[in-house]
Amino acid sequence: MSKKSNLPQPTNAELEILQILWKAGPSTVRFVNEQLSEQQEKEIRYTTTLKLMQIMTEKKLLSRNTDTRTHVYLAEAVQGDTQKALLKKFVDATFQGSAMNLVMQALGNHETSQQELDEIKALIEKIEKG
Amino acid sequence: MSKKSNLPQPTNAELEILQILWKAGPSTVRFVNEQLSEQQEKEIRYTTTLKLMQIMTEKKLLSRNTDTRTHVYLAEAVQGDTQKALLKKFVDATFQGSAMNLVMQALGNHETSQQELDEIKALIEKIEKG
DNA sequence: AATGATATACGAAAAGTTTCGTAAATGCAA
DNA sequence: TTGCATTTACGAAACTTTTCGTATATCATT
Repeated sequence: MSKKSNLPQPTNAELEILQILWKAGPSTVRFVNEQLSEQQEKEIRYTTTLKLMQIMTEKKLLSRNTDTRTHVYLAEAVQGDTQKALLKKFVDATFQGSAMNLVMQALGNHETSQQELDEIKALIEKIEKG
Repeated sequence: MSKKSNLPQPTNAELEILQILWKAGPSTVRFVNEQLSEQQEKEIRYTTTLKLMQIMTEKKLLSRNTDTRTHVYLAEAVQGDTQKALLKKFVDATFQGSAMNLVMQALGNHETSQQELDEIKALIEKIEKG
């Protein structure tokens, strides 16, 4: 059985930082700040990123190694769990809780490749059997 | 060809009001306020709802008929378009733009009935043919 | 017409989120 | 060791969103 994480949901700015850490692994504030600035195509002050990551550490969304002067941050929030929680909230708010409605909308409005469709079909079969 | 609506995206509180209007059709502030209070299981001040709906009218998310003293509000934002826009933003922020990832997550984590699965399969077939 | 209930208008407080500036500490290089 | 660059700490400004209180208008009833 999986333990409940019970972490608070990240805000938008926090989620962006999580995405970077999920992708790159443990990183310094400077690195995260550079990634962010690159993504948004505008400079973000170093201390802005620092402050956010400190807040996130307080919330336990991140942890950090302070052995060296330059702290190294690690995502404590698990990507899958976080996505799942945010998705539920989003579905409730936007599709009145119907994941079905959302899926139809998602499939209908995005370019979906044949391979992706195959994957979905495979998943459906798995669900039908299981 | 469908005209671009170009409406601002609703905030969370605004979205809740839209949901009520989409479902119930043109309504008064009082009605919307009662629905909201019921949903959240706590009283929401009448003027809070009023203020929000006035702001939304200014943003063109709603329009209103002021012929009678009690104004009647109508959702101008179209449900499908709004959901689509919010979904895109959400997918970008949470699933790095991959609707596929989201669909897999949505199907995997929710109870999905056989009928719903059939609908999805039908949709996929339609996409594959079209 | 006076009273009371209910409506709108609207500024501003309250709450939440994001950004920034300054101070103090630390490490490195001359 | 002195000076410079970089880091962390942290309060607070700047914004956004949500909630509320007060003033005023309107309608129905008496």
